[in-house]
Amino acid sequence: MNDSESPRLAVLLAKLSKTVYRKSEEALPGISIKDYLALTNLDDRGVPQQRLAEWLGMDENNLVLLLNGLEEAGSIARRRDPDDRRRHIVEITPRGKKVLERAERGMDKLEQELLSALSPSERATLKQLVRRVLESQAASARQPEAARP
Amino acid sequence: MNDSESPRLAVLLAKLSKTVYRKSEEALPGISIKDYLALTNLDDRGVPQQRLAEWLGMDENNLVLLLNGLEEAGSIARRRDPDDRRRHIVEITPRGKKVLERAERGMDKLEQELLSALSPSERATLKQLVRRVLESQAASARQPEAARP
DNA sequence: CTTATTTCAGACAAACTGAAATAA
DNA sequence: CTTATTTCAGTTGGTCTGAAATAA
Repeated sequence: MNDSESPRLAVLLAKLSKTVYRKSEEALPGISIKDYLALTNLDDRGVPQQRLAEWLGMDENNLVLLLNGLEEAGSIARRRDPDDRRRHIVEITPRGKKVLERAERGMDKLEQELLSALSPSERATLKQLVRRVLESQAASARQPEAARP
Repeated sequence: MNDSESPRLAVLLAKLSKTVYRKSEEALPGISIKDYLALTNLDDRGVPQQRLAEWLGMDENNLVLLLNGLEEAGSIARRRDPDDRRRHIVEITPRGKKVLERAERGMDKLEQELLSALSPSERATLKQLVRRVLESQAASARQPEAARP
C-alpha cells in the first residue's frame, strides 16, 4: 500500500469539503448550508448566541446577519436571557423544525450519494474517526497547552 | 455505540475542514492554502491550466488571478503549449519547489497536531476512506448516470 | 467607569458574469 | 464562421473592523 504519491490528508479533506459544499447547494431546499448548520445546532431550550458562534466556528458579528435572515424567514426566534439581559437566547421555531426536517432529507440523499463507495461499517468508522479528531481539537482549544508549572 | 445524537458526517466534515483552514493560515509560511493547493498539483512536466482548474475544483476565471499571484512571486511559470497554442502549460519553478517544501513542513506539523488523537493505523484508515470517497466522486463526475439505453 | 453582548455600517477580499483576445 | 482557452473588468455576496447601544 504505497502512500507516498498520494496527497496528504489535509489536501484530501479540503477537496472533500468542497465537494460537500457544492452538492449541498443542490441538496438543500431553499436554504444555504450555513442556515442548515445553524439550525442543527439549535434546540427547544435555546442557545446563547455567543455559544452558537463558538460551535459554528464563526465570529459573532457575522452570525448576527445569518440569524437575521433565519428570523425573517420565521425559522428562529431571539429572546432576552432573563438571567443576563445582555444575552440573546436563540430558539428554533416550529416552522424552523419543518425547514430543518426537509433539509435533513436532502442531506440524507447527499450522504448516500457521497458515501456510496463505502460499506455501512466503513461509513461508521469514518464518522467515528472524524468525530474523535474534532473532539480532541475541541479539548485542546479549551486547554491550549500542556500544563507547564 | 449510540450514534443517533451525533451530528451527521457532512456536518462533522464541514467543521473539520474549517479547522484545517484556520490552522493552515498559521501553519503556512507566507502563502495561502489556495496557493499551497495549487502548488501541490503541479509538477515538472507542467499541467494545462484548465486541467488544474478541474483538479482544484475552482473555475478558470478565478484560477487566472491565483496564478498571477504565484507567477509574480516566481513560484510558477506559464508557457504556451506547442501542440495547441491556445493552452497555457503551468509549471512549478525551482523557487516554487522551495516554497512548497517549506509549506509541506508546516503542513506536517499541522497534521500531527490535528491527528494526535489517532494511532498511525487509524490515520492510515482515515486517509484511505477519504480517498476512496473522493475517487468514487471523481468517477461519477466523469460518468454522471447509470447507462439508461 | 469598565466589561460583556449584540447590532450595524463601512471596508476588504473572494467568487461569479460577461466580454474581449488569441488560436484552432 | 464557430469553438476553445485564457485574460480581465465589473458586479455581487461573504467575511472582517470598528463603533454604537444596551445591560451587568
